[in-house]
Amino acid sequence: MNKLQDPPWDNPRFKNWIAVIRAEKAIVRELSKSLAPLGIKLVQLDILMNLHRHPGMSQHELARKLLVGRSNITMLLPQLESQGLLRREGDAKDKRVMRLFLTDDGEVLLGKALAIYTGLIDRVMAQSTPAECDALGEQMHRIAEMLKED
Amino acid sequence: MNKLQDPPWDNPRFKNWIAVIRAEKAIVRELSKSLAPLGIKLVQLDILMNLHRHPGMSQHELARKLLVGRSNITMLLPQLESQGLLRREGDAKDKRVMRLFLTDDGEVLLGKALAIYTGLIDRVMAQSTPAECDALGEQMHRIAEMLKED
DNA sequence: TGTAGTTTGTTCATGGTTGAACTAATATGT
DNA sequence: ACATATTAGTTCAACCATGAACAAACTACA
Repeated sequence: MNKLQDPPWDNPRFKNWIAVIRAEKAIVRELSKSLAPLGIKLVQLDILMNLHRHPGMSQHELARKLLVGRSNITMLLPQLESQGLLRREGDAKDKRVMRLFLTDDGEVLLGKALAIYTGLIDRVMAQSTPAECDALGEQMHRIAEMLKED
Repeated sequence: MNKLQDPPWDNPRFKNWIAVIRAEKAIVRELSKSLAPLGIKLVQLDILMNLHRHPGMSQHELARKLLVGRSNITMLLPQLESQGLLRREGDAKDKRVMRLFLTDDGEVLLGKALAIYTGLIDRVMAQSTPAECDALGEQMHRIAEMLKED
């Protein structure tokens, strides 16, 4: 019981997973650097992306999508709001919820940021065939589904 | 220039990458929860793993491997040291560097933690064939290589 | 030597993230 | 209707990670 009887470095699944972690970290690092000139961080881009796809999201829904605490959203929004990238409207039916929308400026900035983002992803994925890339996406999707909470 | 002329959600590479992010976040979340009973966090497990494979590593080398700031290592080590999981020895030749080694307790705890880790990875990867899984690892490895800094 | 430059690890101020406690609004059950 | 439970968002204190500034130790080259 004192020894590592089954070293996981010989486990192909484990080794491959470590590669995923490394690649993900590297890309996040690189992307953060490329995004800095636009004055936004990764979380903020995530918010803009989600609001573009789902206008009128509530803060709670947004937090769940981003896998982030509600309080984090509360802290993050004022920055984006004061930059004029999004606006908050109280829901008519339920006075507790705040509905979130991108402004035109927000859409424009999102466009620029996505150009950078997709550029990077295209670059790193270019070494894989489309079929490989899709298989990758499939596997990851299954994993996310499997671990989806409640 | 005001519209998103090429919505990246139609870009397969981009979509697949988003799936990677989601899966990675979900696994890290799940793993952190499973590791809590052992009293260690993910970074700390990372440290133990690296010291097991490379006994005598310096703090600088460790920081580079973990893609983390040197100061972070300085802050992290005392916790692990006071838990008796590792020990630090001044290098004989170069009085600046600290050589790091796992203690026996560290090895034991690492074994338990890795059992949890590999269990989770085996579980989520079980839905993929070994060939798919290896292809995944290959792609990720290429990406990490491509973005490796200096 | 000796002087300038580099490297290792530490300290510290800063900013980011979290979860628990809280308020206000709504839903549920009798 | 009325009490109880749930939910949305906010506040706050605690924890983490980071990078700049620093001291000590080493290197290089004249």
